[in-house]
Amino acid sequence: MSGRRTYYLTTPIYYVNDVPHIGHAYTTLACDALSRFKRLDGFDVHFLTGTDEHGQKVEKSAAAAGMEPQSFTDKVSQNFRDLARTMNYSNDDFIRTTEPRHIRASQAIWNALRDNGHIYLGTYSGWYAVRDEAFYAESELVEGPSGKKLAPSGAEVEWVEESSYFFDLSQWQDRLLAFYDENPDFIAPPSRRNEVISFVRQGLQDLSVSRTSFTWGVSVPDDPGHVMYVWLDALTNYCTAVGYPDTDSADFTKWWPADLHMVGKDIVRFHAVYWPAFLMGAGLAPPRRVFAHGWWTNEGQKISKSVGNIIDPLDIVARYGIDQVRYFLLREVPFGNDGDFSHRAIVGRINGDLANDLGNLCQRALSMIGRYCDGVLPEPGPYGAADLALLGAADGMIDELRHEIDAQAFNEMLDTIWVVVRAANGYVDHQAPWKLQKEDPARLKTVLYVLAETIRALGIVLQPVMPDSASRMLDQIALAADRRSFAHLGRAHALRPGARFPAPSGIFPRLVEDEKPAAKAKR
RNA sequence: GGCGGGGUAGCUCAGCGGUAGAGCAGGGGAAUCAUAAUCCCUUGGUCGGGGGUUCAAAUCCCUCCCCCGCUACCA
Repeated sequence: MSGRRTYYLTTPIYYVNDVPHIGHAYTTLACDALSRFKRLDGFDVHFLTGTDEHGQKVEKSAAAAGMEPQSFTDKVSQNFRDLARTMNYSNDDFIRTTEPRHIRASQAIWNALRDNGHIYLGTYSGWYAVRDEAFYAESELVEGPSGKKLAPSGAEVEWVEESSYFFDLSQWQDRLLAFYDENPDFIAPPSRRNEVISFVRQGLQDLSVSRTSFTWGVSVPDDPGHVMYVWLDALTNYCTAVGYPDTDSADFTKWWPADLHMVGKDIVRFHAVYWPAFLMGAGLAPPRRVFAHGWWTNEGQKISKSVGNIIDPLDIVARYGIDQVRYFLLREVPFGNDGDFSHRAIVGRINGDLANDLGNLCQRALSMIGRYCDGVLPEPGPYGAADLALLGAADGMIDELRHEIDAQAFNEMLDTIWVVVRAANGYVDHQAPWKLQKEDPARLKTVLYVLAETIRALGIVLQPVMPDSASRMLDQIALAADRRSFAHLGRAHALRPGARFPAPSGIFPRLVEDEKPAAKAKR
């Protein structure tokens, strides 16, 4: 309401042991588009991503590579920073859980939880699979070929008994349920919310939050034989990055609680159950919202390491183009649902939506301004119904887009924009500027001006999803860099007639497949 | 098993009490400014099956069938 509006959003921190894949790219992309949207809409945004670098698996991988864990993570976390550059992410910070600021914050949150009586020392025992970094129930185990017990994943398990600190999660059931009840938008989409609530209703067990079986982690304060359990450490990054434990600091008071934690559907529980409990236990406010998106399949097949069909974001960006990939991922599937990445589908989007609809719209309109007006934006005459309808649609998109972005409905957002793209193409056909050029030069000017204005609106609202391409669109109508925010949408900031446009060039090329022999022969 | 989500045009999905919709794909036409792009018209569905409530149901209730998710400490 008053003063600046802020928006703090986060991706999960990615486990450095992983090679970046489309899932990582997707989560961060969604945050990036959201961040760019909010910035353009006048918000002060803090967009955080980073890497999770602790745990037994990292410790072992480092040892296997003959490296110290720290230098190992220095190396592999670079993969994720490279991904951020390739995907054109605009994150404001990149946090690593091995940074001193994070060690400090993690220990502080531990102390807060302990001081508030939520942590106690006990014993944890169970079947543990090192490879999975997970405990399994007896009932889940299967007999391996050599008589060894195996986890459902096939990993070998061993019986482990260790001293462990526990978080009193069992005490939080009612408070969590009340919290969900009071904050109906806390978990999205609704199907995930239902899952979480039913999970909590089943009753909660205390949570083991420390380990003694490895050392690569944050030491438990006053008991250095223990390291903090990976999730407590990891989740805390969201607070670390905004200044915790300095809760009175300008940063912390400005950004906390986070507006949105974007996560994959596999880790909702940690974010929607444990994390709010940890925070409330430490005397901190829970985040406002957790959105769990779906997963991608590859040409209809489930993606898995063993099948070897992992999609490398770098590959598809090299093949299709960065903005094409960004557009496809956000446009193709209702955000929250699973989606299928197929060559056929992305080519359809690239050629149908981008090249034919949007790219061609720009090209035809701008080349007419070039040809009929010597590249100078003409002065419009009085507007008629068709002009007002198109301008109204272009100027009016933003209200709808705001609702859609706040619901993380990226696909609907793009659909809303495309309604205007199609309307603009229809306007061109109906107005037939090529006829006006001969019959009604005054009217021609108005029509071309209206089209330039429509392109301006489209370019502005497309910046969050396709930053480079949208920027090129706006360059082609000579729009100054400081006139590209959402505040500039509408008649008040309309283009000034007389502006000289550069010669247009295609922004969204068609992706031409190799011609089939039959098609060749036909020609 | 329990809880939840879903089964609507060839495909992907929206609609969730008032005469079946969008995009793509298919068919026909117009136009020629443009990336052979665009625009207009159009084929196509007994809204998973059955029963019920209602003046009226894709939309509410019951039941059955099928698909998916969750059912604890794995990024």
